[in-house]
Amino acid sequence: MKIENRRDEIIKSAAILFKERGYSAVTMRDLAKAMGIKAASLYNHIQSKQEILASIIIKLAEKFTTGMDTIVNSNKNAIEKLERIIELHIDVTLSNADGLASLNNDWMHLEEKNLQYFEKMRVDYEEKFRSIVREGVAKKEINSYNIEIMVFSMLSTLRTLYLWYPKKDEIDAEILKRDMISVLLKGIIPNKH
Amino acid sequence: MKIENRRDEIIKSAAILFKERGYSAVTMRDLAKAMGIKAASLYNHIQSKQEILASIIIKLAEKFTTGMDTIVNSNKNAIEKLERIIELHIDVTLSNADGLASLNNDWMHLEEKNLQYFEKMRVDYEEKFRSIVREGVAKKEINSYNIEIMVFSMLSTLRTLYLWYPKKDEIDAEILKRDMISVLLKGIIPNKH
DNA sequence: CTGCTAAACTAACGATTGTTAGTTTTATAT
DNA sequence: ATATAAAACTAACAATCGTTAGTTTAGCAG
Repeated sequence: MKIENRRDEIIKSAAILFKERGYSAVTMRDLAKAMGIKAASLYNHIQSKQEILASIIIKLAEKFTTGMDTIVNSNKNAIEKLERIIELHIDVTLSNADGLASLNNDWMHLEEKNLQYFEKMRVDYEEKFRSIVREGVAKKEINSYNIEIMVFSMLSTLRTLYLWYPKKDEIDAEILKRDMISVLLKGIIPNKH
Repeated sequence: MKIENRRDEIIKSAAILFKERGYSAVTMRDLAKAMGIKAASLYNHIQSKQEILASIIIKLAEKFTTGMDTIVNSNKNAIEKLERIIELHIDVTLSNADGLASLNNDWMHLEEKNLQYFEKMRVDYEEKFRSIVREGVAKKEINSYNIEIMVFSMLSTLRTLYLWYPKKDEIDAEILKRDMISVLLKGIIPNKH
């Protein structure tokens, strides 16, 4: 399947351009130029511009979904689960920072079917996140601040990791995980007096 | 200047569409339809699509810049300054949630001159934010985690407030401020044993 | 009622969009 | 050396883009 290699190169290249300018502002001629070929040649490998976007976003969304399911089904307390979620986001960000830009900013340009599929995954993901926090509050592992504020505070940071982490490659991945866990979680864990 | 009223309506309408689909995916005909007029009629009030984008973004960026300057020049310690920054973001979000989408996602579509102006404001804003955190660490008001991680963790949450706050209008603005300050800051403030 | 101006309209422009059709080049296996 | 298939090419399409020119309508001042 050598065809898959070239296809992957196109998708990788597209993800970079989509990150810089957004899906709608990137033309097939832009993408072709970045690959060193003509726009028409792209169609030997992909079926449409839309297919490229879907391939980028759906693959990543499924990674988050399966990652979250593993965490939900583990025998951990709420705080440990949140630590695993932080690690999940850092790992996915390190493996595909470019694609995450599309997932965050261009998901609304997915066509009907993939859009519905994506939106369901996103809603489910957020609800599982919310449930973990609720469970933690119920068991007094977590302060009883407004649930939405806690969830979206953490989620906002994790979702935009891709924006700034690549710039700061002096930060080791393990330090990132450790400090991120402290910064994101200590604010919601009850103080010991 | 009645012309300004209609112009403001167009910009307000554009901000909503830009938030939903992004600058590049919104056509002048889309915007006109939302206003109940024809595309050509828009040009009686604005000079170009680009001007609309610049008007949305620059105005907000300047609000953040002047807000930050006031905080920097105040006689407060680092934690109090961070609290003021959180309030600044919440206030701006409440007053113009739609425009913040453009500021966050479509700034790269600004033309040369406004792009440079915006980027300078953004870099300066981040540097002032960073300085406050650094000052707090030096005076032991703040834990010495990695500075970048603390800054961007807070900034990511504050910058994406516009995405979810409008959906949760059951949250009172004062509760939002209080809980947001707790969630964002307790994680970086040293524990008392 | 008349004249003026703001703000809408119709029609069209040149450029660019995603994509298709048909052809040529390149590389590999026999 | 020849056949085959992958992957590039040229050329062009119909649709849509931001914008302009010129015209008509609506509301208000005298």
